[in-house]
Amino acid sequence: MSHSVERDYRDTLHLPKTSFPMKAELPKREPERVQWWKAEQTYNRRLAANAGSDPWVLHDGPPYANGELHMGHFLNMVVKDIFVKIALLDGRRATFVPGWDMHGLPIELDTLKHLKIRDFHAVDPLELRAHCKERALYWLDRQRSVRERMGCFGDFEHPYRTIDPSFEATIVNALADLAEQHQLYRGLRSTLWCIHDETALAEAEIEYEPKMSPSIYVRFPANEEQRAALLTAFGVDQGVPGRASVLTWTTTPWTLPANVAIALREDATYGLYAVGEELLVVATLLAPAALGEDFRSARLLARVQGGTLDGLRVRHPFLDRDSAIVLAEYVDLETGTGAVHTAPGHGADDFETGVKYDLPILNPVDATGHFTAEAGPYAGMQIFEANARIVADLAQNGTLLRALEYQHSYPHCWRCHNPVIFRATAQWFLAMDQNRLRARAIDAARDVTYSPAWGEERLVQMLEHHPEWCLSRQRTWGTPIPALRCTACDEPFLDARVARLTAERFAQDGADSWWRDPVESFVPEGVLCPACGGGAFEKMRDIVDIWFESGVTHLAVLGHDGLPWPADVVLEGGDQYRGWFRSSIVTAVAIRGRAPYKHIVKNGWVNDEQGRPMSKSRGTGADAGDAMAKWGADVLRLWAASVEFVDDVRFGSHVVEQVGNVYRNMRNRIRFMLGNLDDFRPEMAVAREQMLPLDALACEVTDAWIAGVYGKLKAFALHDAYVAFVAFQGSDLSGFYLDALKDRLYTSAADSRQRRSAQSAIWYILERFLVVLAPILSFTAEEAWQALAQPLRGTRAGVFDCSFDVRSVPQEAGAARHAELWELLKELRGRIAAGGEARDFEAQVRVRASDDLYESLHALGDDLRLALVVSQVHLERDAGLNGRPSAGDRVELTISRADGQKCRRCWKYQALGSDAEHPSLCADCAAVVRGADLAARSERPAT
RNA sequence: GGGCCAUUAGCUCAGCUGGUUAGAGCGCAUGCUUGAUAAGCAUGAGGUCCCUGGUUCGAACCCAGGAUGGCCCA
Repeated sequence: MSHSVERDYRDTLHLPKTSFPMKAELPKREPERVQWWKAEQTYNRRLAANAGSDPWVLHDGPPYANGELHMGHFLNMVVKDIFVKIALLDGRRATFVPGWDMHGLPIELDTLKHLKIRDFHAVDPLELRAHCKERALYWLDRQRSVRERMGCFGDFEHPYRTIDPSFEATIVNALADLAEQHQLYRGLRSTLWCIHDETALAEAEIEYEPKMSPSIYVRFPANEEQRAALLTAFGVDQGVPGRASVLTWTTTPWTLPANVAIALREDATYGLYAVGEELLVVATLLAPAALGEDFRSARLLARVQGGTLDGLRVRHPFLDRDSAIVLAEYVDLETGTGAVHTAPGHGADDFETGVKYDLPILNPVDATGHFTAEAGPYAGMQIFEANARIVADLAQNGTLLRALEYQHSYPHCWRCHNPVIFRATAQWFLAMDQNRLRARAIDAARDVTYSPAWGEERLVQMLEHHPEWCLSRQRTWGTPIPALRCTACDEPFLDARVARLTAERFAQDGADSWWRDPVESFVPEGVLCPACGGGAFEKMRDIVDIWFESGVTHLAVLGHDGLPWPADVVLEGGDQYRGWFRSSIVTAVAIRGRAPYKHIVKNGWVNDEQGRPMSKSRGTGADAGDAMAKWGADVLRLWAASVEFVDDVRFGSHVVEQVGNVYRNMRNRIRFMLGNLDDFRPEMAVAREQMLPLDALACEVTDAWIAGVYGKLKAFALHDAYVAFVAFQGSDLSGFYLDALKDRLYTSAADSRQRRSAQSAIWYILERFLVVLAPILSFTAEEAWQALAQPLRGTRAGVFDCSFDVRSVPQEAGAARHAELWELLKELRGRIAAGGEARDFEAQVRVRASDDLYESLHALGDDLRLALVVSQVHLERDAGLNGRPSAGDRVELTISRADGQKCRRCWKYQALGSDAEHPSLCADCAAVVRGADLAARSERPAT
């Protein structure tokens, strides 16, 4: 052994040592951890361990099984997962059953595109369905693996799927329930219709896009008799010369063949204008715009309120029939002429008016958008192509006043992006006001809690405006509506008994059986045509709206297999107030009489870094799988917690890099704690009462902190929890406690009380820190847990086998004093580190404290010096500081250079050379090096 | 065009029922450390609290109008 003063004592220190790497390499390690969790049955094991407790269920709103998952999905799915894990670690029976929405037009269209098939009528339905199923399952598998890659826990082996026979049976049983309650009816409706996809569309399947349309002003001429009535109504002398017309405006010339009326507004003023050789009726407010250049020369002969003209008639511009003048509230006075061309077969408002005035509902357009024979000269023409021809004909016969082009936003099919039309067809409807369904749904919505709170008004509003729900679709990829048509009288009907039997059949054989099996196998004994009493039927071929399918997931998933109904929480994007939140509550109230969830949490939209929507065309369409391959799931999970997920959030490389820095900080602090526990074992643990003062204080501070974070997690305040994490590990642990502890950890004898006490506290803190971190940083928390020595892990094989350890924090004055002391020490430490000539071990500090603080500081013993990270502390009582408001003001510091010389081993300044064999060491270090124990040191007063 | 939501430092966010010089973390700059080292510690700079009016002794906060962005619709 060398006795040289040059000896380096580094090898006698206990420096951190751990297998937990500084470099995370998340993209590489995380997929392995996913497999490990699966192999370990981590989720199932924890669920089983919680089996005795109350259930808590977050019900998964099903993503659509088509396309790749993006960061919007990531945010939604990860926040769900965080909620579920919080409940699991809180000991709740938190079953999570993920699900997928797998029927529907998008998949059918995608499949047809894939098969290069233009006309779906040309394919055998069963064959097409088989292809659709294959495709939907392909996407489910893909999305499932990405979702698992995120670190999400749940029953991914048995997700619910809307294509499962049992699910299809649930759908049909729901229809049976509704049929029994007379909640369903078949009605003629002016329905949004896609002529490309040949199906009715729901409101939710519409997107508004700019479209160029013709803008034409059309005369509806009065014949002699009608002219006389018109002039009388205006109070104008019959001798006034010129033919008379009502001027209308439209952007859809192709709907003119279906025109049966002109709607005016009752309270608007209409003028009779003499324009050149003719008389025109137009709203006075709109006359300047409608008449254009002619307005200057026009003479206003008379004016009346619209109501005066109600019931008059004029001629159709090119068909041999009249058009009635009617009144309607929706007539606006901002565009057009104030006289609205009305075709009840081609518009929702028009339809209402048609019903009100008992007008014929003409529908001269077939499913593919071609005119039928009813359209006379235009029969066979495609409607949009017919526009030009109609305009030309109007010009020809003199009814066209002016024709322009007009850019407006127009409804388009959400999938094929072609313009849609209104078309009157017979459809199955869910009656929103039958049995007071709407009102009851609103009442039910009032009993739900919402985050954010304004969600309540939003959902109620959506229910108030819920139109009659068109449930039928004329497509192939879906669940059949078990309706029959009497072969004798053509009467269509939906019988609950048929629906029940059909549900049974579907549960057995799947919905394909509807296409495959004879009608008899779906009709129980005794079912007869409600119209003619006939007993021979054919199956109808409509399928059910997929919003209805996803609207009954609560019936399919909850309320059995040990799951409660309703769900405790649902969490979806804000678009679902109109979508799934609404469809679910409507079916639930209709069938079960109350809301299917207790709490609606909404997550925001994920926009790019400029706050614009993500879009692939702009190159900011962030694919979730790609993002995880680049940054790792945990950094992105931390991002999800760092943003206010309830609001719209921004995502991009800058934001991720920022949170990546925070991640690295946390990871290193965990690594440091792990490194200092390398040689620590449970049997070496020092009980809290036996710990050195600073360690006991740190544990107490941790208890209070855990209690606070627990409250934030339980309240789903993830961002608040994130801030708490960052502050605690940065300012309390790394910046203060752990930094101060290094002296004891490194230089004290391995088995000394000083060191074991410190390690005991670190173990206590780390364990709790990892557990509260686990719902968010699942991968890293687990990795750290596995890096702990096995005896420390004990029976808890994984971090998800742990539970939150929430201790009731004593409320008495003592606890507050301890918290205050902790903050004071941090502040004093900062004051010393901040400046002056001497700092750290080069410094000694004279501490003058008020009476109360003197007692607290004195009780710390040598830990006061440790906490301040200096070589010597001289503590004095100074009554002159008593009574100052803040603790910081009741302490004054005088910093100067430390006495003595720098010990070669512990770097503190002290008297050296007491041990002749180690002349460059202080007495403590010399003793440690000699293997002696130093139990006495901490008992020394701090003076 | 309508309803709802958001707007505080470069970024992510705090700012309770209006009350002295608006805070934190990250980033940035500077210094220290080199026994957490592709780490650690400290200090500092950085804000017309979206704008314009109003209420008030006093407004980031309350009221009105507007701007920008988002969601849902027409």
